[in-house]
Amino acid sequence: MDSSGRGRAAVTLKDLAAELGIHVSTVSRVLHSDSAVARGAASKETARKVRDLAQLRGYSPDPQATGLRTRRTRAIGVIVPRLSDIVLATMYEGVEEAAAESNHSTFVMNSHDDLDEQRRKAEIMLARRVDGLILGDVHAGSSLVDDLVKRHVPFVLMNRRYPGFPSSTCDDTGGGRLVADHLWTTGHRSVAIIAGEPYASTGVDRTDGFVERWNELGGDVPGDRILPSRFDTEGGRRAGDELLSRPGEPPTAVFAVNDFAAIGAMGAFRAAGLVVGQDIAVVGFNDTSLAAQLPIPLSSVRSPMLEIGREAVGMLRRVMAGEDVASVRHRPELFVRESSASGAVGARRGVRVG
Amino acid sequence: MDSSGRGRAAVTLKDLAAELGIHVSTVSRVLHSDSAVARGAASKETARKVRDLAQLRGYSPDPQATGLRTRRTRAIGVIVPRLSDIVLATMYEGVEEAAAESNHSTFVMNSHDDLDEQRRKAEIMLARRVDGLILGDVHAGSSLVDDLVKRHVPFVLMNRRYPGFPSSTCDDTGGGRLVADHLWTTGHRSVAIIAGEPYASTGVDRTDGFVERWNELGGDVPGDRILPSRFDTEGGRRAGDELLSRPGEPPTAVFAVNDFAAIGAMGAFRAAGLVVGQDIAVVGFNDTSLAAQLPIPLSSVRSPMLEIGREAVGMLRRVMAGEDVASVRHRPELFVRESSASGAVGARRGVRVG
DNA sequence: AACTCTCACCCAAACGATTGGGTAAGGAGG
DNA sequence: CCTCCTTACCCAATCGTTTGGGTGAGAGTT
Repeated sequence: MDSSGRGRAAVTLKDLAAELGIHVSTVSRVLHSDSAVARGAASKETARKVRDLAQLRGYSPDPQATGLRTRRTRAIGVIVPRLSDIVLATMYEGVEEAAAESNHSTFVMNSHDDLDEQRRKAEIMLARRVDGLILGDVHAGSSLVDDLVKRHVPFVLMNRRYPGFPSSTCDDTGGGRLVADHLWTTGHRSVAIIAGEPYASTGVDRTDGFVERWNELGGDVPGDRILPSRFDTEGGRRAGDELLSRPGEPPTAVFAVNDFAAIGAMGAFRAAGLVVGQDIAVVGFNDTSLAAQLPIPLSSVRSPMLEIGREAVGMLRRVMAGEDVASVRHRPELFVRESSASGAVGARRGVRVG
Repeated sequence: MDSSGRGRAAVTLKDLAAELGIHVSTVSRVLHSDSAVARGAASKETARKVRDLAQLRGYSPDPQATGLRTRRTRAIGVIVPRLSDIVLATMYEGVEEAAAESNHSTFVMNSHDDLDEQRRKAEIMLARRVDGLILGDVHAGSSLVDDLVKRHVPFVLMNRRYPGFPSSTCDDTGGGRLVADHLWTTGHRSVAIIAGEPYASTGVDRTDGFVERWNELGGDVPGDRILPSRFDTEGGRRAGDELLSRPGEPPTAVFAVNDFAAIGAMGAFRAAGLVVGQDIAVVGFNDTSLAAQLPIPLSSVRSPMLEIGREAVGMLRRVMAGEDVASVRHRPELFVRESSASGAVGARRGVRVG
């Protein structure tokens, strides 16, 4: 692993000090040399010897001891709805990367979008004495954030936003608007939205953005064409089935606020004999790696998930440093693919574009 | 959060002791009451008062201090190729659950299946003084495991196995055999395997199991019909394209050792005008939540991912306790869906079943 | 020659919990 | 009355680092 063959126990400052015949505090200060603590710690010569020996013996400071003394762990806690959701997992990859760069470690836990579990997991993290928290699962109206503020716990939000607290998210409203523009210009006038869970700002904002823009363009999205749903394929499937089961013509285009819901909806449509991309357009959100590779490639709004995760860490570091930080909304980008390829639907149903 | 409104600093044993007018060691022993350390620590009456006060003040032991003294962190490190792979993410959910139940916390890191990164991440975990390691990304022939043994680091493998070391995996060979049986009995005789990365036992074992059983049944899988691939949709797509680009008839059935690769392959087949489930059968592996919900539902071998993760924790705990533990291979189960619905291919190409 | 600086270190007290070893008071047994 | 055992505690060292505050030797200043 490293040059040293340390057998059982880790080497300590004391070991190094003893071997060099100097005091442990001197060793400590030398190995801190970057910070101001290193004042007049030691002569150049001694410093070199200390560093060489530390290297040779494979010294690495004991984080328990350091933490005990300094009251900080260099650990940050991350709570997400579920890591098996590729979106959150990808954001977490960004978090891990950025945290590692600033020498922090991360604990992740799944809350399964359950309010009790969120609190429980936060409590566990705090018992672990993390320096700060990144919440990827905040619910609209949750009181957890207020409690954290009262307890002076540094934290930031990720993925979902919550007015009044710093968050690193996608510009979901903007993303919804992109989809509205796309579907409108390709000739659609009858649309539906698979809107996700009402407690998640992601789904709500994407829906609002779409509706807002759609109205600006002169369109209308009837209330019953906005279907709440779970964020997984199952949820999309159900919403898709529900849409088709209604009397009257189904919409010519469907915007699902999440790729997985979109895939589920595609399944429902196909089962009903509709060809996605021809009989009905489908657009998803997040542009997960799957979207482009599906048998019928899925149009999707790409959200910079890795960047959102990285930014969350940067923001948290500033919060921990006592700064005031503003929320960041990352710019989304629409990728049009076969599932909503232009014109097809309009042509079949007689609505031609521009 | 909890009953107490602790403002800034956490309450310590010393605080409790001072408030009750007894010695901190007495408090410590009382709060340990389960273990033998609690000997004749205190009278029933005192013990009750201690526990009540601890509860009231929201005492929670400082893990740094405890760790410093006891030399154990109750933290375990988990290294996976990437959490954005739903398979590993799900296993990690099992790990987190089981770890929480035994009062352990987990650090996860992504190694991106890179040998250097594996070592680096392991090193970071050890610097954090984790009590043990769960490796979900072991490579065939990697020397990392040997080094860990030399350094007396307790660890177990998950997801992938490595002969000679305890692992919690799916019975991948058995899973491959299930697929062979299924495709053979539905009349296929010309098959191909999208085999995954050669350094991962998962892909290798699934392939070997398939070939082994196929041969037993009297079939033959030509070497050039076994295509290595990445484990993602992209990898499956490429392998699918490659298969179709070859001269001669394509196979009537394809076994991809991973659902994502299977989805990629389905994309390739569809792009070439083949209807999956009619012109060509596809079977995946892992039965991720996506498989059943795809527009063309994918046949897949379900591996008990959560259970594999939970088991890994159980095994690690035993390893940490100094026991010898044997590897566990969890039983897989085949779910047949439209992508390889029986008969269709055989009928079209004139090979009837039974 | 008396002084003030640096320099290059050392000292020791924390941080919070654990744990082997006291010990004083009270009761039982002989 | 003396000894021994419980009971119910207390004492103090220890884990590995950090960090405010010495200190003694030599150089430089006046």
